[in-house]
Amino acid sequence: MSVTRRLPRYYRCLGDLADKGVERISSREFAKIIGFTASQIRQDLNCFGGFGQQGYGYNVAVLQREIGRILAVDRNFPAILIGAGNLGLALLNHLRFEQRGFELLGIFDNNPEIVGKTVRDWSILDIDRLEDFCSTNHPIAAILCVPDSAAQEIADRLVALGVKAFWNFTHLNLSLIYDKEDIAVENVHLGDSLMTLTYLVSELTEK
Amino acid sequence: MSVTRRLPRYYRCLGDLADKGVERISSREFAKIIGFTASQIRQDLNCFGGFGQQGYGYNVAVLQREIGRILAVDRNFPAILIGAGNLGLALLNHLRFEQRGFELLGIFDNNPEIVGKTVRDWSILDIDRLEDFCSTNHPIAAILCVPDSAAQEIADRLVALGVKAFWNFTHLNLSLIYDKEDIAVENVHLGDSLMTLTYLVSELTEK
DNA sequence: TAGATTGTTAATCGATTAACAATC
DNA sequence: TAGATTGTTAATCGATTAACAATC
Repeated sequence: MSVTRRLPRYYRCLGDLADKGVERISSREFAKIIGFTASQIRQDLNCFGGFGQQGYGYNVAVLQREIGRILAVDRNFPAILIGAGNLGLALLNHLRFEQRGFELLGIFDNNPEIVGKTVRDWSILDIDRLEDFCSTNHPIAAILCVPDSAAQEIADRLVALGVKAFWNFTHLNLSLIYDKEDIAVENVHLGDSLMTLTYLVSELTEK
Repeated sequence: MSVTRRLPRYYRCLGDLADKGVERISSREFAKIIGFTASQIRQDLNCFGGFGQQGYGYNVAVLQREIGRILAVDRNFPAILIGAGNLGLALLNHLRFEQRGFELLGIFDNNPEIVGKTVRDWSILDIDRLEDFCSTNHPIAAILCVPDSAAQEIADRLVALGVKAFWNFTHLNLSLIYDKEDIAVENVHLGDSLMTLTYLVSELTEK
């Protein structure tokens, strides 16, 4: 696993510590809480700069702020959500995008029954307005919660419209398709994740 | 990344190939499609047995079936879903649990407004009936879609009731907590995933 | 038989851990 | 100053890739 995949976990755990009122933490104590080795924590943090102090450890608030800066969660990258089904709505309700570096500009769907409805602060726009909307608002990221069958077409349209990053919940392997272009892709393959659990369960029961 | 994390992807891609009517595939062709090296594919598959044939390659249907067996997707591990909010419903609607080795026995929630309602084939049960239900039906796996604040209490109750595996969508770090016990945990930290994308986007824009 | 492609071993690479000198 | 703990280098480990003999 690479450092950058561990950064969000550091950030999250530091938030928990701050909530508990912890002010400073050593790599040793942190290791116990987060489940990495102290060595790895120090190694990781040093990739980005010396945030600690010999003999003292790390200041929780400072470290969280620094990691937040590295992750760019203090930014406001314009983003759109495509697909306002259960999954899209679940993401809207469970996550604070604005606390994770994104500003959600709009929600799109092709279902006439829900187009026009309002979710939180956003009204659901017709997918036909995508070109129109994007040429005005220039979102850089898109959250893809569409059915697999529509994924390729929508993704192509979005790339043509200048979208540079995808949070991809479809089965489509976007990272492969846009390999050569400067497109960032974070795939969330829930089915794969579930099958990993299946495998773990079968291992348990075989013992 | 370990072999077992790649197995679901093999399985998925083989399904796609089968759908397209592809009957046989060499590690070289497969590599191009799936985005791993041919060497890795051969190495991976050989961990579990010789599924290929020299000079021919791999039979798509056979290989998929074998990987399916390794992953245990043909099993029917009894499972329950806790939390019928947007996320829980999204999972119910997006995934075929029965095609991934699980049989969903019941759905639980604590919200009186939705308890008793029916989703697909299942009616939503009151969380108070958890002990009752589990001592009769003995689920081995639980899908945790509850708010973070309730996660620890629910997880403890489930472990006490004999649940051995969690598909965990809460912020809680279950794998750490049940480290020593024989509990399988697959965490899906959507927030972490989104932050990984934030980082990628910030890298893009810095260029 | 010749060509193709696996299975498998050996070489390489990168990531993790251990160790310790620097320093607060 | 002494104790603690980082920053950083070196050692270890595991995973990935390359190579090729086996064989269909």
